[in-house]
Amino acid sequence: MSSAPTFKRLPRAVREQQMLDAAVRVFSRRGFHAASMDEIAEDAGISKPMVYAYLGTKEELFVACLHREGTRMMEAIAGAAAPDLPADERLWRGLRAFFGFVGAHRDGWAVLYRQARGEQPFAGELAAMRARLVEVVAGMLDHALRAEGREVAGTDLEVVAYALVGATESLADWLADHPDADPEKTATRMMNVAWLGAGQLLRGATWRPPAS
Amino acid sequence: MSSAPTFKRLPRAVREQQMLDAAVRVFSRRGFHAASMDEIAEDAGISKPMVYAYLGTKEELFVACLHREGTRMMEAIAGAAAPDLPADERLWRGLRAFFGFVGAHRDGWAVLYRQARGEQPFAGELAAMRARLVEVVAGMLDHALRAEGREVAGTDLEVVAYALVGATESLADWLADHPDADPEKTATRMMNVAWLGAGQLLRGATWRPPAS
DNA sequence: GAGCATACCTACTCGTGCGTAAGGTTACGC
DNA sequence: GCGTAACCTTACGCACGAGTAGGTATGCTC
Repeated sequence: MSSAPTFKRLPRAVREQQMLDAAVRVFSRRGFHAASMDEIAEDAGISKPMVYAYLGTKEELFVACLHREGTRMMEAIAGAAAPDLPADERLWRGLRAFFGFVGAHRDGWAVLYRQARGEQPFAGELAAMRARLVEVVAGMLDHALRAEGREVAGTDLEVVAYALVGATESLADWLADHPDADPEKTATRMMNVAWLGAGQLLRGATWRPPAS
Repeated sequence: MSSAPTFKRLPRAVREQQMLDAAVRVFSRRGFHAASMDEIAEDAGISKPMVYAYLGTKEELFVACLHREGTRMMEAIAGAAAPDLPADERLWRGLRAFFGFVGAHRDGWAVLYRQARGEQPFAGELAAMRARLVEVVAGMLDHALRAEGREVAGTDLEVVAYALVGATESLADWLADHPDADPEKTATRMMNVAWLGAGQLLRGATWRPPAS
C-alpha cells in the first residue's frame, strides 16, 4: 500500500498532454535550442524515450506545441469575432479575445511565438498562421470599405492589415513582459491606435509625403 | 609575382570588418545556432582561429554583429529626424530612414533582428535598442501633446509608442521578405497607419469599449 | 491466472561543432 | 640579413545532447 504514488500509469492521451505542457514550459523558458529533451522529460515527470515514443523528434515535438497553442488561439479569436457584426465591433472583440488569451498563457504562447520566428524550420508554420490572421483583418477592412462603396488595391489593404497585426503582436510581447498589466486595458489601448488610424483611412483621409 | 592573390595579409581592422560582414551573412542565412564558426570563417576567406583571435567566442561575435548593425541603423534614423521639426515631419523622416536602411540591408539587418528576439542571451541587448526607439517615439508624442497644452499618463504614451514601433518592425519584416517592394512606398503606408491613428489621438479623440 | 499489449525505465552510441595547441610564413625595424 | 611580432594555418580534444537498444512491470481480456 505504497502511499508514495503520483507514479501512476496513465493512458497515452493524458501523458501526451502532460508532455506538451512541459515542452511548452521548457521551450518558452530556454528557447528551442537551449531546451534539452532530458529537461522536458524530467519536467513532465517521465523519461526521455517516452517522449520519443509518443511525440517523435525534437522538431516534431516543437511543431506539435506550436500547433496546439496556435489552434487554441485561433479558436479563441474566431469564436469571439462573429462575421456578421460591424467592423469595429469585430475588431474590438477579436483584440479582446487575443489579449485575453495571451494574458492567460503568458509564458506559454508568447515565447513560443517569439521562438518560432527565428528558427527556419518553423518560420513557415508560423507564417501560415499569421497569414490567416492578416487575411481575416484585410477581409474585415475590405468589407467595411465596400459597404461605403469605396475600393482599394489589394496590396494596400494587405500591408495595412500587416501593420495592424504587427502592432498587436508587439503589444502582446509587452503584455507578456509585464505580468501586472491588464489584458483588457491593453486591448483598449491597441484598439485606440488601430481603429482611430484605420477609421480615418476608411473615411478616405490620406496622408502624403511633403514635397522634396 | 604570383597573380593569384586575394590572399594578402591584411591589417586587423580590415579583417575584422570582413569577418563581421561574413558573420552577418551567415547568421542571417542560417540562424544563430545553425550557423557554424567554420562556415563563417570560410565565407570570410579566413580560417577559424583568426575569428576567435579577433572577435572571440560565437556569442561575442554575434553581439558584435548586433552592435555594429544596430549602431548603423540608429545613426541613420537619428541623422534624419532632427529634433526641432514638427512631430509629423520627424516621424516621416524617421520612418523613411528606417525603411531605407532595411531595404538596403535586407538579409543583413532584418534577419539579425529576427534572430536576436528568440535567443535569451541577446534578448536584452535587443530590448535595450528597442527601448531607445520607443523612448524617442514616446518623447515625440509627448512633445506634440504639450505643444497643445494636453497631458497624458506616461504609461499610455509608452504603450502607444510600443505599438507604433511594433507595427513598423512588422512592415520591415514584410519588406525584407518582398525584395521587389519599394522602401519609400512602404514608409508612406506606415505613415498612413501610424500618423492618422496617432493624429486622432493627439486631437483628443478616444475610442471606448461599448457597454457590456 | 496465462497471455498479451501497452506503459515505462536505465544506460548506452555517436555525430556535431565549439574552442585551442602548436607550429609555419610574411612584413618590417635595425 | 636577421630577429621579432603580427598574421595565418592544420589538426585536434572534448562536452553536450539527440536519438536508440533492450529489458521490466502493470493492467486487461478471456
